[in-house]
Amino acid sequence: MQMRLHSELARHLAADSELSYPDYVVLVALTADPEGRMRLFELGQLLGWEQSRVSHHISRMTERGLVIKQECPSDRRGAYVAVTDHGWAEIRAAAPGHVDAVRRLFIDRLDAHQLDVLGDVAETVLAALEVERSGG
Amino acid sequence: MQMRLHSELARHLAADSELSYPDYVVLVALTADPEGRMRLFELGQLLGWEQSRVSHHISRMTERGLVIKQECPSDRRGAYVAVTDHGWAEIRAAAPGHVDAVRRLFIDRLDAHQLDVLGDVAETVLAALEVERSGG
DNA sequence: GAAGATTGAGGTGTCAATCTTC
DNA sequence: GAAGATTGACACCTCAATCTTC
Repeated sequence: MQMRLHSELARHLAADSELSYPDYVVLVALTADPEGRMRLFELGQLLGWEQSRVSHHISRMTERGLVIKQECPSDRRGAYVAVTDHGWAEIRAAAPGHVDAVRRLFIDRLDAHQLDVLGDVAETVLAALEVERSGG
Repeated sequence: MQMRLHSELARHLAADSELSYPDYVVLVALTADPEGRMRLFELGQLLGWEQSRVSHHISRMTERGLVIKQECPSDRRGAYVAVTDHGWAEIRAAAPGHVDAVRRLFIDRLDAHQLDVLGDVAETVLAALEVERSGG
């Protein structure tokens, strides 16, 4: 189910914009930030992505003009990623349709109790994964 | 949650065998078949994979000696995929640890009611996806 | 023309190695 | 040495085009 829902949502995104699903979540994270920009490692932590994944993906998005990298004065190792005007335009084009599709295909199909149980399940399993990784 | 669980299960697979997650599901499907082989398009339907994905992946698995392609006498367009001895050895090495991890990280963490709700949710959302795709 | 399968190109994700700065 | 980031190689997935056989 998760796989098919995911493909369908990606299909809608592609129809409304030039964004892939990973592009979309990056732009949502950045545009939600008060400054509209973020360190690369912060973005990675927020999305649960590996360092190199973040780096590769931001490189591709930079080439397409969706985001731009900026130097970080306080830590010369690091860099900021900021949304460009083009990035804003794309996310504004994509967001309504995406939110709509999520409601139509997922949230609106479920009742309050089901959503509640889903939340608990996610919490429980994530906790189990934490234990596993920290050498449980 | 789904993403992190998936990565963790892939990690366990890699530790116990030389199989990726896609390799694993292919071998499970093939070894579950009474004949131990299947037409490519049947495998695709069973796994919900696109044609070219099946073709590409079976090519890679063939190169690594996990499966082998056989001609189909009754339909000269088509081909069978069959598990090799090496494929059997790998799946036997991987399966117990994988089943264990799924229980430890997922099934055993949830109670009967939660599993029940998950089943209903999956059914409901898949039905909504069906409607969407068939032009709802 | 439709169905089963292959191919090539291009985006995506992971791993290991590397580089610079802290 | 550790942290932030990059790179290159390779596996994976999708799309569109193609080929053969039905």
